[in-house]
Amino acid sequence: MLDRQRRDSRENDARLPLSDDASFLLARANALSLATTNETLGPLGLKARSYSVLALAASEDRLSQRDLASYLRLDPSQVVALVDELQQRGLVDRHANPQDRRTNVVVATENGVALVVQARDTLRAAEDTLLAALDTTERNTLAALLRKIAFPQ
Amino acid sequence: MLDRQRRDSRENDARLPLSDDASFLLARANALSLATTNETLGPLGLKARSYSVLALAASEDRLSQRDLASYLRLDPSQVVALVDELQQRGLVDRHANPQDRRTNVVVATENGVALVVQARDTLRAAEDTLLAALDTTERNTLAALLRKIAFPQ
DNA sequence: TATTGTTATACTCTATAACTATA
DNA sequence: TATAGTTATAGAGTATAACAATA
Repeated sequence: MLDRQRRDSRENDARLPLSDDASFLLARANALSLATTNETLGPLGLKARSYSVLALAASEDRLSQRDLASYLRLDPSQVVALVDELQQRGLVDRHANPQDRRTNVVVATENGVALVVQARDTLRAAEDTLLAALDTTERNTLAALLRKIAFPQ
Repeated sequence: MLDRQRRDSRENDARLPLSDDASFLLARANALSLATTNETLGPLGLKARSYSVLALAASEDRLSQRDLASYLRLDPSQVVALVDELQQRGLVDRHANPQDRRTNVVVATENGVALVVQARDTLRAAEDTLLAALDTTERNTLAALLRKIAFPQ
């Protein structure tokens, strides 16, 4: 084991193996991000998952559950449970789609939109903490690079 | 629901809500990364988790299970199970630490080191696919920015 | 008293297959 | 035949608390 002095100086920086590994860095950054996101959303009765669904339901686009699943990289069966819960709380509705009666369009209610707005504001503060070490230019660069990876082609 | 033409053109790009959200982009990029990492490591009998532990055990540093837990952001009890499995396969050993007899130093065996080397090589190819949209400079920039988030201070 | 490793347990998340209704 | 939503279920991952050994 590292003695205390060395451990304290190395545990939180990146000179160990793996630290050049984009996959590892993504995993660790995401773990930190997810933890603070869920903490932030807790008081509103939301988590990262349910917030994402609600945010997409509040968008202009009329997205089906299948659309939500592929965009959020979830199995369609998980989307069922998420939409169920949000619907029971009166935050979203399932609208019929005359063009294809197999599908449900998921749409945020007035209450749902209000909650998303509130959640988005508190998340901005949390994200500001997460990205504290980056200036504005770096934040934009990071988002652009991540977008290329998250949405290939 | 989006009609087919609009959906096909938007599902895989980033013009929907959330797409400016660093937390969401991190989550989606990490999901893609984790999926390909686990696929790549499957034939070697490893996953992202067990590979991480093995890679750290193969490093010069003599890390305790507690060190592994905090570096990988895992609960110490999860590290027990991971080390158990790797030890049963003869890939790592738990060494006694005379300076603090409460701790186990986790060290890769000769076989463990050989497997890590093999895994690292196949992972390089996988990471190359994940980061296909980025040139070398962008890859270095991304790693540097992620490191600042993953290891604050 | 505090910390390391461990065990047990419950909870959440994830992956899979099968079913129905519609296309 | 193929797809959207749904249900059920099993497996993986995560979080928590408690305990013995050691500091």
